Amino acid sequence: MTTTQEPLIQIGKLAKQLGITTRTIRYYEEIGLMGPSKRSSGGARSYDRDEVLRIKFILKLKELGISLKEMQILADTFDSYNQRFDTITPQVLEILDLHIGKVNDKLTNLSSLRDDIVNYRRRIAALLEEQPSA
Amino acid sequence: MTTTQEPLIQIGKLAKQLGITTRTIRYYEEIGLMGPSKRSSGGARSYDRDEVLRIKFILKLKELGISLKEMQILADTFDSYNQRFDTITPQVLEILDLHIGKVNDKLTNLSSLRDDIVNYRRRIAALLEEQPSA
DNA sequence: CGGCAAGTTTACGTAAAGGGGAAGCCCATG
DNA sequence: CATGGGCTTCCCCTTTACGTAAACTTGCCG
Ligand SMILES: [Zn+2]
Ligand SMILES: [Zn+2]
Ligand SMILES: [Zn+2]
Ligand SMILES: [Zn+2]
Repeated sequence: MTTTQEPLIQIGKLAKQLGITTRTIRYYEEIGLMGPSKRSSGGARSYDRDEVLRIKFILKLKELGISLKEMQILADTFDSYNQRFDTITPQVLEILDLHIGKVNDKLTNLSSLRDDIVNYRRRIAALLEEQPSA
Repeated sequence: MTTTQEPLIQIGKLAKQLGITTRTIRYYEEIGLMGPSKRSSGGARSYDRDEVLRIKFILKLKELGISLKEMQILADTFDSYNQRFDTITPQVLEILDLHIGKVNDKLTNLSSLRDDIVNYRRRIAALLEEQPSA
C-alpha cells in the first residue's frame, strides 16, 4: 500500500504486459492471493506498483512449481503475522528449500534414468553387432 | 509378451505390491498405456512379469514428472515402430533430455530466487540493526 | 445519439489423474 | 448352501488453474 498519488494501471494493460489474461488476475484476487484491488468510480480494477510486484512475485513462484495453495498458506501466515519481516521470510525459505530439494532429487533421478537407458541401448547395440542373426 | 508359462499376478496383489490402487492400473489400461491384459476364465485381469515391469516403468516416469499423455505418445511411436529398439530409444531420450533441461532450469531459478531472498533478508536485518528507530 | 472496446459479475466448462461407490459375477470355505 | 472376498463394469465426484460465454456497465469517439 503506497499512499502517494502514483500511476495506476488497468487490468487489461497489466495482463497484456505480464503475458497473462485478466481472468488470471481476477482469479488470484478471487482466491485471496491478491486482496481486493482499488476500483475506479465505474468499478474497474486498477493496480499500483506494489500490487504489480506482488503479481509478478506470484508468477515467479508459480513458474518455479509452487502451487497457488502453497502461496495462499504463505500469504495467510504473512497476514496473520502482520508483515513481520523476520517471521515471514523463514517460511518462504522453508517452502523454497523444500521445493529445491524436490527438484534436485528429480534432476538426479532423471539423469540416472537417462544413463540407464543410454547404457541399455549401448549393450543391445553391441549384441546386435556381434551376432547379426534372426 | 512372454509365451512360456510364467507366474501371473492378479490386479489386487499387484496394486498392493506397487503401492497404488487397482483403479490406477485399470486407468492405465483404459487410456491405452497398458494394452488389454490377459483375463482369467472369470474375467479377472492378470499380469506377467513384463507387464509388471511396464507398469513399474510408467510409475518411474510419472514420478519424474513425465505426464501420462507424453507416455502415450511414446507408447504410440513404440507400437507403430513395432518395437524396433533403435528407433524407440532416441524418442525416450529426447523426451527425457527435454525434461532434464526443464528441471535443471527450474533448479537454477529456484536457487537464485532463494539467494535473492536470503540477501534481501540480510539487507533488511542490517538496516534494522543500524537504526532501531520507529 | 449510436456504437464499440474494455470493464464487470455469475456461472458453467475443461483437462489430468485418478477416487469411490453401486450393482453384479466368480469362487473358495465353513 | 450361504457368505465373504475379490473381481468386473458403469458412472459420477474431486482438485487445480484457469477458459469461456452471457448479460450488463462505462468510457469515449465521431
Ligand atoms: Zn499500494
Ligand atoms: Zn509444493
Ligand atoms: Zn508377456
Ligand atoms: Zn513434459
